[in-house]
Amino acid sequence: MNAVYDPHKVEQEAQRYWDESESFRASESAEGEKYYCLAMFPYPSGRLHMGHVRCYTLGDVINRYHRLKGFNVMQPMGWDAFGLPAENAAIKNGIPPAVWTKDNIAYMRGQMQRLGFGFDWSREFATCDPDYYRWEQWLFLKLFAKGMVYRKNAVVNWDPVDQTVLANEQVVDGRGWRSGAPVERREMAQWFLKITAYAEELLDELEDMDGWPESVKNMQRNWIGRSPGVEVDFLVEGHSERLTVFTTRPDTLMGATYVAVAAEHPLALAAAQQDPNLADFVAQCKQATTAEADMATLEKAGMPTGLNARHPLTGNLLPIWVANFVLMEYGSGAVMSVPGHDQRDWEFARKYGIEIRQVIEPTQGNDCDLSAAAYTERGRLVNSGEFDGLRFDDGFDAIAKALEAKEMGRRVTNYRLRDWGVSRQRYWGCPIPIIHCEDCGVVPVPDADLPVELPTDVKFEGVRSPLVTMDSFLRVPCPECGALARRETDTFDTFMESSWYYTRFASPDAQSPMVDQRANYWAPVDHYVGGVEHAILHLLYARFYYKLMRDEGLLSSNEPFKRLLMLGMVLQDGKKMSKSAGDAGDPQKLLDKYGADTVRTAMMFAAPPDQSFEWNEAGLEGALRFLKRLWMLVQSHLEALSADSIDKARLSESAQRLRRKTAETLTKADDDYGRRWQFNTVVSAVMELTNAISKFAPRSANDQAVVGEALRAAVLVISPIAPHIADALWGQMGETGSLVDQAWPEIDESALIQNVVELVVQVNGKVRGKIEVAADAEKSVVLAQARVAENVSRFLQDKTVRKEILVPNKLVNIVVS
RNA sequence: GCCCGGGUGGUGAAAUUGGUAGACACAAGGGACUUAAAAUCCCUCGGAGGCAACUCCGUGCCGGUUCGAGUCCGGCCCCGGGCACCA
Repeated sequence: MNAVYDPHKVEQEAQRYWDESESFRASESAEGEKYYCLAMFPYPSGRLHMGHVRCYTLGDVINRYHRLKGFNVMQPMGWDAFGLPAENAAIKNGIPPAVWTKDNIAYMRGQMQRLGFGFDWSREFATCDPDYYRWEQWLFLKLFAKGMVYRKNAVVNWDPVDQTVLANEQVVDGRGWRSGAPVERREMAQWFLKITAYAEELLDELEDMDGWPESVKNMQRNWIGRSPGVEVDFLVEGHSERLTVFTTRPDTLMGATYVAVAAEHPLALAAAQQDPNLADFVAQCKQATTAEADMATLEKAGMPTGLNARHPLTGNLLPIWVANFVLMEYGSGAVMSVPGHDQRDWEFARKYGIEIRQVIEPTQGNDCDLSAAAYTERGRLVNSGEFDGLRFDDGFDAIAKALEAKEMGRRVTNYRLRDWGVSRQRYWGCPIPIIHCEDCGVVPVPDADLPVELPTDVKFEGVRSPLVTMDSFLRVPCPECGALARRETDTFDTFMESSWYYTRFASPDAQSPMVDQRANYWAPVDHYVGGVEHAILHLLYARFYYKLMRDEGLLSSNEPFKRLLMLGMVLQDGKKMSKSAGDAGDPQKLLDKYGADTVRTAMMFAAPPDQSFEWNEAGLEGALRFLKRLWMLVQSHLEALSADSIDKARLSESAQRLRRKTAETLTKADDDYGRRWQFNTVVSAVMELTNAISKFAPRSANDQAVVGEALRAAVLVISPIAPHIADALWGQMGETGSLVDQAWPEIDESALIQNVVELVVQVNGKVRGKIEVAADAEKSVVLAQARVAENVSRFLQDKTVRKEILVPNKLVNIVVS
């Protein structure tokens, strides 16, 4: 008898057993259907926070549940090790990023082990390992050869004082976080991956992804933003180049009264050379960040260029304006403006006194007052010459045709999605395997020279990447002509590493190529768990990358993640926990005080997975109390557990009730674990079961056997959440074999049968009483009983019954007047 | 600004397909045990009235559909996430 629950002893013993018997080592040849269970790997920021604890506990619950259900489960863990915080730490403390990262990994790995997560550590890697990132370079060069990679100018946040590129996060109120200098938009040559070439597939496949939440699929749909429309060409007076704009509303073309271009647009730059005021305005537009949210909330401003564009159908001249809300990155960096039928154009036109022309009228009684607002609904064309009277679809077609006939436009499908800029002007990332030669231009690093290793013995002087001044890295002979050339110093966006790590886990030691056939055994990931903050970028890039690998012949399926569990955030002072917000929410002292099982149980009990919540420690005492109660309950029934099997024919009524509770708990837990992915209610179901066991007073050997059945169920059901205590209790209950190798029990359906059910009786929708009826009673019998039930009959006096509704096993509603 | 979520007792939440609102816990209050404390156990616990039986009100706000709405529809308010260089 172990009178006192000692979590530290129990947890150490269980972890030692799992470790020694390699309980969580996954093999392709093991029995059972494969189940790849993955929680998003962490950035090694230093210490785990409660957001990590939640994510990995949820992953581990799914892992352990599926093991009980007989699957061959693989749950790996690794490190998303490149990124900005390591550089910031290096700048601040002088610790090289490689050292800082390695230390953090060691510490966080220890914390994960302390939490008892059933990971297959034999597959662990960090993305900063050259063995890992060399394959990223390899694939990049394959894509380069295929034309899936290209180079073009793109704007970045430039800190003019620190002479460096800033991440959006490093821009605070339009100023550099270290220098405090106003940030400028600056163009730079950058590498891009053609994700837009896969836009259609990325969009269409969402239809069939039943295992993903509707909200995430919607976010991705909106992000990709497919819009069918028309490209319209405008001839520019005095220029040979045409100005091309995209519109989803060609039906409003006759209402265009001006054209607007981005401040970075060549026409704007050309015009600015003639006009100092315009040059000032263009310069002013550069005093802004690259963040779309900032652009969207900016006060709309513009200035005429003095140039005019010829309307392709009317031949009228339209003034060309520079506007601060037109983005060079999106489309052609120019838009046609129809103030009558676009709210933003309307506001701009009102501000600058540009003509507002109505060319659409409502088809049914809607208000249309262009002096108050733009009319943006679809309607009937007016003031549009030969197109008058047409509705949206016909107007769209007719104007598209007219443009096509004049070779001044064409139908196109545009996407909001932009190509993926993968260059970063940073040190702590995967080097881009390119060499710049004065004679040969851009030259890929030969396969034999991969990986291009990132030098790790670096000193940060100031805030710029050490690579740009490091001759040993920089100076390299051109692979084509042998002349002295310059190595690319940009590194990859860290989303590159996280876009394929889950395939590498399947064959972490593959020597060539990046994954081997084991990837097609484990992939796709069956259950992917992670924070909702990754709903768009990471998940979209990963889907894209998976298709790139498929088209390279490395993978045979189309989508990387079958089922997706999007976690709500663990908030701290109402905001998401992050590295930059500090290390609050460190679980270490909680682990020391309460043990892993209590922390895990409290976390699971706190809220359903998809809900965000503010973490507080109040729940820990309750979780510990529950585990202690469960422990004591088993201790007090140890003899009962060796009792004979249950004689179903001779059960007392209370024993029958307890058996039903046991069966109900197993049914509910199975549903919550397997279908609903809601684990807080599993905890409460087990709490209810243990409460029922406590209240039950066994009077016979048969009763004892019923208690034994209930206790075994309680321990097994809670085991994915609190695995250590469950393991210990399982052993104490005289069961052979470790709990992690057990099978989920068959449910005794006969225990669930109820002869008598309680129904609620409502009168006009208000609860007035309750009745007990035989489960198989006729409707007429139930209704008759309901009408005469205590407290019900008085609400029926002097009333006429209009309707009687019976919901089987639930309620009766009598409608009277 | 745009896209996606969320809002239920003092607190975390439950209510799975439109069918008993508040399960299960935390906190609080009262009691038992104890020399005392801790631990444990028992009771009360949305608001108002009655101080019982019971009744009325109540799921962010306003309106609608329905025999019946926390759940569905329309409009609003507030909070969180994402917006392409935080990961």
